[in-house]
Amino acid sequence: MENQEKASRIELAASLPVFLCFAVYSTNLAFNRAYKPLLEKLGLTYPQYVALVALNEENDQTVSQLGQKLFLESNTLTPLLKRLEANGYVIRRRDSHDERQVRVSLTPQGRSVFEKVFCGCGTIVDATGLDEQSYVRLQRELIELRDNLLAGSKSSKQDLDRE
Amino acid sequence: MENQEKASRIELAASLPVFLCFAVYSTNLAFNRAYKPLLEKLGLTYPQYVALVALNEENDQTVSQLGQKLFLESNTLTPLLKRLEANGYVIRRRDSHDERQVRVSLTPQGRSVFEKVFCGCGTIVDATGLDEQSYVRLQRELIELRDNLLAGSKSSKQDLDRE
DNA sequence: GGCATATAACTCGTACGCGATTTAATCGTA
DNA sequence: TACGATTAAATCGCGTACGAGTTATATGCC
Repeated sequence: MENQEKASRIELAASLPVFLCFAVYSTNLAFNRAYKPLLEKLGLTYPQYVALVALNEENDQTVSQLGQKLFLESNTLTPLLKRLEANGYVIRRRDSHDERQVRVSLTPQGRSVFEKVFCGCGTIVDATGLDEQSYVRLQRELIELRDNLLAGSKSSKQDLDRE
Repeated sequence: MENQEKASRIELAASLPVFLCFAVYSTNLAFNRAYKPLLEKLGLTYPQYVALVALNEENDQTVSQLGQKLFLESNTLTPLLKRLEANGYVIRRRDSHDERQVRVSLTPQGRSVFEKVFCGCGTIVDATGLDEQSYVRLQRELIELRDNLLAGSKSSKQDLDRE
C-alpha cells in the first residue's frame, strides 16, 4: 500500500501499438506525409511552413522568440531560416539596438505562400476524419501532454546542470 | 445548406496553437527529449529503441516487415539497423531462401538493453501526467488519426502513379 | 534456357533535430 | 573604463526521414 507511489501508475505490455510515444511518433510521420504534396509544390518543408505560420502571427521576431514558439533552438532554426531567405520568403537582419539578435520578417512572397498553404489545409483537416469537437479536444490534450513532458525534462536537466 | 460538404468541416484561425499537426509535431519533440536521458546512456536513439521493441515482439523479421510496423522504408532502416549491428544489439543476415531479403534478429545484448529501457519507461509514463484511462484513450485516438491520414496520402499517391 | 519484369535492400543527396562548441555583442561590477 | 560573465546566433557532427536512383535476386512467360 505504501509503495503504491513507487511503481508507474500505468502498466504497459512490451508491444509497439501500446506505447503512447509511438502513437505520437507515427502520427507525426503521417502528418508530414499528408502535407508533403501541398508543400513541395512551393518548395517548402513542414518545419519551414510552421515557421511561416509563427511569423504570420507576429512579424519581425528574433530567432530565440521563434524558437520558443516552435520548441526549437538556433542550431536548427538558423539553417532553416537561411533556406527560407534563399527562397525569398523571409528577410533576416541584425537588430540595430542589440547586434547579437537577428530579426526575421516575412516578405510579401512569404505571406502569400503561407496563405496558399493555409487555404489548402482543409483537405488535410478533413483527412483526419475528426469532427470539430474531437479535433479541438485531441489538440488540447496533446498540448497538455507536451507541456507535462517538457516540464519533466526541463527539471531533470536543471538537476544535471547543478551537478 | 447544399455546399456544406464542400468547405472543410473545421474552421481554423491561422495561429500555431490551433493546428493539430503542430500539437503532434511538438509533442513528438517533447517525447524525444523525455526519452533522451534514458537512451543516451545506452548509446541508443529513439527510433533505434522502437526498432528493438518491434524485434522483441517478433524476432528475425525482414527489413520490409520491420518497415511496415515502424512506418519506415529501407532507405531509413538500413543505416539505422547497421548502427544497431555495429553496437552489437542486432544481427543482420541474408535469407537463404530469398537472397534479396535481409533478416534482422536481436542479440542477447539487444534484448537486455531493450529490457533496461523498458523498465525505465515508468518515469516517462508518469511524466505524461495521464491516468491509465486517458493514456489509453489518447493513444487509440492518435492511432485512428494516423491511419486516416495514411489512407488519405496513400490514395492520392496512387492517383499520381496512375498519371 | 533466356529475357523482361518485379521486388528487396542499398546508396546518395537534402533537410531537419540536437549536443557541443565557437564567435560576437552586451552586461555587471569593481 | 576595463574585464569577466552572460547572452544570441552560428557552426559542426551525427542520426534520422525520404525522394530518387542503383544493384542483385527472384519470377513469369515464351
